[in-house]
Amino acid sequence: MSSTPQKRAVRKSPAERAAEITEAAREIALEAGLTALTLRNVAARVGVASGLVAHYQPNMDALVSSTFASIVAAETQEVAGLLSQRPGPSERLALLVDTLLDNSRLDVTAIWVEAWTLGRRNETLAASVREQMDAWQEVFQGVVEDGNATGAFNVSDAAAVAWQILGMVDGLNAQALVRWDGVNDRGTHLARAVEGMVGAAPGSLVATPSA
Amino acid sequence: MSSTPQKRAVRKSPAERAAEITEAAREIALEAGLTALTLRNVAARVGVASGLVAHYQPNMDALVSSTFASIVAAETQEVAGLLSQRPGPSERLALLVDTLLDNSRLDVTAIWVEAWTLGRRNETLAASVREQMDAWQEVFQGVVEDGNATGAFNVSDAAAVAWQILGMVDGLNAQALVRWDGVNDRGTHLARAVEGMVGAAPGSLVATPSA
DNA sequence: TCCCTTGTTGATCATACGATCAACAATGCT
DNA sequence: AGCATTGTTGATCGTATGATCAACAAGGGA
Repeated sequence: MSSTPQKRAVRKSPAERAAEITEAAREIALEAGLTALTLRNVAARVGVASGLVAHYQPNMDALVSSTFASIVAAETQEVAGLLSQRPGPSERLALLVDTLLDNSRLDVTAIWVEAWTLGRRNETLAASVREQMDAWQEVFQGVVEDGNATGAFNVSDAAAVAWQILGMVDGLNAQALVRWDGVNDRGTHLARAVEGMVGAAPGSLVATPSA
Repeated sequence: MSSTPQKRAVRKSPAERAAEITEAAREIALEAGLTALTLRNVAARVGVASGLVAHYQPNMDALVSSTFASIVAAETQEVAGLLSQRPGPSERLALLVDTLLDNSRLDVTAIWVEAWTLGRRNETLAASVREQMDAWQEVFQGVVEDGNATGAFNVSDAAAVAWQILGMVDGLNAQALVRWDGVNDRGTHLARAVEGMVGAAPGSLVATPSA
């Protein structure tokens, strides 16, 4: 019956241990939120004394901030990767909207929402949040500008419209966090809204089934 | 030099004291967020011992929840009141969108965002959040349905579209909380997006200057 | 005036947090 | 084998939280 006798943790290289800690932090954040990132919580998951976590991090604010950045940046890059496989701006924007509303990333959404609030008392995190929002906005702006060049869209201020679409997506996802029922065809409705904003032909942003 | 000598608080009727406490909670929440609603914090603002606050509340989760509901419901009713003064659905929807994006209610937005996260660990609050979201959705749905009847809009699922607009507004407000710069004409862009969703004539939702 | 009702106090408990650091022990070099 | 390096421990401090409750005192009724 040696459940978790807590022997002494095996000695590891700093790089390896640091990786374990950041990975544990990532898992905890996705499961229970950034608020659950405490010294003792992370230490317990790694199987290590709390002091060791503190040893590898300047302070907890930094770990919260870097964990947020890590999780969110991974998502951005993943979706951006999917985008590049699509032929034109309309298809890309349709995929973007559709993918971000498929509810498969609610854990990440929860972290976004939490970060917006936590950033109020954690300046390091606030900086990360702004940085990651900029990254997302760039993705949207790129697609909008492509559409402008192609003639598929007609937008005078691509940057502003990109911010706008991002905000809408965030809001709808945050909503799904609390109220996931009662709303059907979110993708279709949002597509119609975005069509209105970018001046695309009605129906041109309805997600194509495949290919 | 009697800064705050903390004499004994004057004896008041339960109703009066309870009102003081909820009012203090309201002020604290608007200034520093729901997280700042602690026994000692509220007690200090009222000028009373911490135990008294506890005496008037079953627990802090309840105070947080009722404070959230109070603040948010007041906003809903205020805006709904403005709405009723407008002649038609288009004007009402335009006012709604414009008013909610005027950045004069960022403190309330901050509370919304915080509640979305806090509801994860405060079931009472979570229930309040759902309730207040429903209230907002009803306001939007009413306007959309009016527009459908008038012929100004053309929406098959008014409830879904109402949720959608609400989500967009929330998202854009949350965004303004973190990044208020770089985005111009939010109202105009959103109006265009909403026109697309409700099938209104382009430009029909641009906020009219006055009257 | 006495005294009982009741609003109020504030010390106290249990818990949780971040941070610190002297002591410990595993590892690899000489 | 001996030893210095360094990864690791865990007790400890200061702070903060919600909750509890015996003791206190203000006010009004008798």
